[in-house]
Amino acid sequence: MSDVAPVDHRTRVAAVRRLRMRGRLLESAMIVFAQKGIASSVIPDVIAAAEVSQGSFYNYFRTNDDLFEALAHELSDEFILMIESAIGGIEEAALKVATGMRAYLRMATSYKVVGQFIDHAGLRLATRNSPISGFLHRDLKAGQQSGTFRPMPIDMAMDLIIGTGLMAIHRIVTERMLDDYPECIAALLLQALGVCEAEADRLIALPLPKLTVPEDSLLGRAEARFSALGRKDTP
Amino acid sequence: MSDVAPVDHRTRVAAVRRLRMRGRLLESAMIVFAQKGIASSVIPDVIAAAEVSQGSFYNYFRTNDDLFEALAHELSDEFILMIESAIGGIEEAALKVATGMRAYLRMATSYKVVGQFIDHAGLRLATRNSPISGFLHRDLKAGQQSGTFRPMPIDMAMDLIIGTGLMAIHRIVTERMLDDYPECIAALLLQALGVCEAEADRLIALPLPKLTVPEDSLLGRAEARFSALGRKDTP
Amino acid sequence: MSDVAPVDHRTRVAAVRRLRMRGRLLESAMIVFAQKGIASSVIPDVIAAAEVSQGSFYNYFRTNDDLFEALAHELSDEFILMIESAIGGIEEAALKVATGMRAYLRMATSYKVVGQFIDHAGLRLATRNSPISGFLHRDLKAGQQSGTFRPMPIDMAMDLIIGTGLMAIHRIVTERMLDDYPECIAALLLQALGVCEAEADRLIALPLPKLTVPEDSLLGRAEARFSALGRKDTP
Amino acid sequence: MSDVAPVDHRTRVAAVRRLRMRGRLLESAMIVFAQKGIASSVIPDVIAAAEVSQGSFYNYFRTNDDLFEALAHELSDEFILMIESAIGGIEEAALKVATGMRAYLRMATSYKVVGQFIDHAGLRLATRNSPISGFLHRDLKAGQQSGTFRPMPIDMAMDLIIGTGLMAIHRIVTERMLDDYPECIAALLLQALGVCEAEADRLIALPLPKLTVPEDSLLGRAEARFSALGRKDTP
DNA sequence: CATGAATGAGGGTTCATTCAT
DNA sequence: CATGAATGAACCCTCATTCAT
Repeated sequence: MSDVAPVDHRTRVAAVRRLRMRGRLLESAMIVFAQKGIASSVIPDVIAAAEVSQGSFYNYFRTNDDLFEALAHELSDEFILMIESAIGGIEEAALKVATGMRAYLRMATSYKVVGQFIDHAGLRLATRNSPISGFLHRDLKAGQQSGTFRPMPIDMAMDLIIGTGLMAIHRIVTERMLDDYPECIAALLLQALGVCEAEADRLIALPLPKLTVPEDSLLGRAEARFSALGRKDTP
Repeated sequence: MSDVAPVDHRTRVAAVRRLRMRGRLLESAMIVFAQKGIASSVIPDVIAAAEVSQGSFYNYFRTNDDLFEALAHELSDEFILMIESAIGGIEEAALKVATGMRAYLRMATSYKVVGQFIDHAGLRLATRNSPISGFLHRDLKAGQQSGTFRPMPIDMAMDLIIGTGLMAIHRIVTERMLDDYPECIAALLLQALGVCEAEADRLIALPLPKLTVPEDSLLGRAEARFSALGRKDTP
Repeated sequence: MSDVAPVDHRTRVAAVRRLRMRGRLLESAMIVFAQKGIASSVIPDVIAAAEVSQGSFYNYFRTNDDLFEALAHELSDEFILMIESAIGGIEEAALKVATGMRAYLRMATSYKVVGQFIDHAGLRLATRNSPISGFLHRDLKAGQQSGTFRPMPIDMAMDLIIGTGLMAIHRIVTERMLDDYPECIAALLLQALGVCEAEADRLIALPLPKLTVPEDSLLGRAEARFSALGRKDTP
Repeated sequence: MSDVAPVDHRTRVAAVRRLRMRGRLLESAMIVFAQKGIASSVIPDVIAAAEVSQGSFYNYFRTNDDLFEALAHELSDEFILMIESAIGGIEEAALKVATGMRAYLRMATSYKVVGQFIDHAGLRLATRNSPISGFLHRDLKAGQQSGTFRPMPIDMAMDLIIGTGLMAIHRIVTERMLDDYPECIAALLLQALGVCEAEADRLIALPLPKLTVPEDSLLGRAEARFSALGRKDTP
């Protein structure tokens, strides 16, 4: 209608394209990180996986680290959404922690990209101020105050949980574990926190809310492409 | 004084020199891995640190990974010797595990190279068939059979301990922890294994056998050079 | 109020906008050339300095050289206007040459963009058929015919003057020269042309007509922005 | 004879090879700078001209500028040797300056590489502390003290001479000048310094010592290859 | 005409590896 | 075996240029 309309329109279209491109790159980056690890030179592979020109890549990310940071951030957001949606309604701290850990490990089990990515990223994801740590911290504190968990320094409880969690994902990714491995780990951790065995067994036996990754999320698209790859590799 | 004597002598001298050279390269590799991580290109730095020609390097190691494997193997041997010498005389499984973990974390605290190297290597050191796992496995089993530890799958107990141990080293290296952090972690792990709090507290309060790194060991030489570097950097 | 009026109007407005845009780009180019030299890649900086999109740039100039040529041409025009306005009323050839050189060097002294641009462009500005050479040629010839200047090939006299002039600007830009440096150079050149010392000293002591750069000229706007930049850099 | 002999030998051989390689690169650099100027990306061309791998280049020089500096330094040395050998025996300052300038311009005339290189390098060669400036400074001072040259600030005399010299080389390289152009320029400069016309004409008429570039010098080899190129281009 | 995302050629640099001495 | 010059593949990154909107 007015003179500015086309400008607005152009701006919007451009912004949408930018977001799509960025998403495509992040997707590809996740796949490549999962395959090759976060160490080596990843940019050429990401470019190839995204079927994009070199120049385009540098319109969005500048370095390997920059890419990794962006991806970690984005993933963290999606992860929190998913896990919180699984444990958000739960009142009891112990159940929250157990269910959260089970959800976390189940995700890494069913979504290979996720598992391999976390395995490769390892301690680089274990920054104390990551948002996921925040939730854990909160739940541990609540559990201690209610007397469910034995008193202990919360930071150390977090080291225990996060360390064991990463190790568990490593196992899941590199070996073939039993189906109830996530539940066993969760039970073990509950007991480490002071919950008695019977109660721990009861809490991990409760049904796990279904975790679904939205198909148009970063994670969903990455997993779809990743598992397609696997099928191609071994036809 | 026959003709073969000098040949033997020469051969022996050559073998000694080979070993010394190899040692120098491994030392340097450890320092470089501790500084730069195991990801990046490391060979030029190792060559520089060892003050050796490029060509010589390839007489001993062929790839980055080859170097890392050799180093991990060598270190593992020295580590086992040291930790076993610290806990070899102990009878009781719980005390063995606690003391082993304390020794492990203390090493990473006082020997910066060790800590940083382990932190960077991360899960790559956590292979289930590593010799150090063997000892741990043995002690855990003993503890369970004697009823000291609660029954649980030993593999999972190991995930718990190794995962938490790596996480703890990460904390030690990247943050400044309290002096009794190793003891707290050890106590926490004992409780996770089923030892009651009072007993755990008692076990970790026992004096820790002195851990000394032989000056002419790989670890000893690497640490000496590494700390000398630090002093040069901030004079 | 016919139908064509608005079309004309639109056309005119568009033409004005085109000129303004072109001016903005040339301004920015001058600043960037002054800062970075004419060698390196300049287009991204010009685009940034002009706050214009990449695409727009190519609606006005096609290559680095194209831009430089256009700028040199435009500047040459403004320069001639200014210097001629300073020496236009002068009759005597020696005074014309001396005053022209003084004006030229003074400009490069007070207007940093100009000085730095000329310094960077160097011999690329010294084409024998540049319009400024024309004036110089004319004045030298007149001076020789009137017997003020010693007979000598005019081309060589021009080499002498232009070469020395560029060298002098280089000094002015890269070192901090005395205030009367332009006058000294002018006197030196007069003597080189055959004027006696006393006369040379007299001619360069005469007051220099004020040189003012119109605020809305290419040069004026460039200098304004350039000096503003300098102030921002060292606040 | 002894054990160290082979090591010494190897060292010596390696050093010789290094020097030869460096020479080859500098030669090629000179040719490329002469052809393409010092502005643009030159390293790939130098590599091609030297028929050397990319990696090798970086074993000797790091950046464009590094290469240019090294070349300018090396050339300066050779130049000084040649020009001083031409004017070393001369007592009189005016003759020294005139002969030096003639030699300089003749060199640029007969050796195309030299001329084009200087033309492209332009003011970048005109640093006041270059060794060649030192000689000029010395001769100008001597000439003033002996009363041959009119008193004037020596720095300005140098600006005059160097500026005019660079301009003259620009003419020589870009246009086809008369054979006695170097002499005319020299005479002009002498007069500018205060020498009377008759004396100037006498001084520049004296025979010029023959300037020969040693065949195995940087300059000699570069010129040989450069002129060979020219013959190939226009067969 | 203005915009700015996309492109790909090409320059700059590092590094693992080889090989003559 | 030690040495270190030479190599070329591969990576990192920038820039001129195009083109759909």
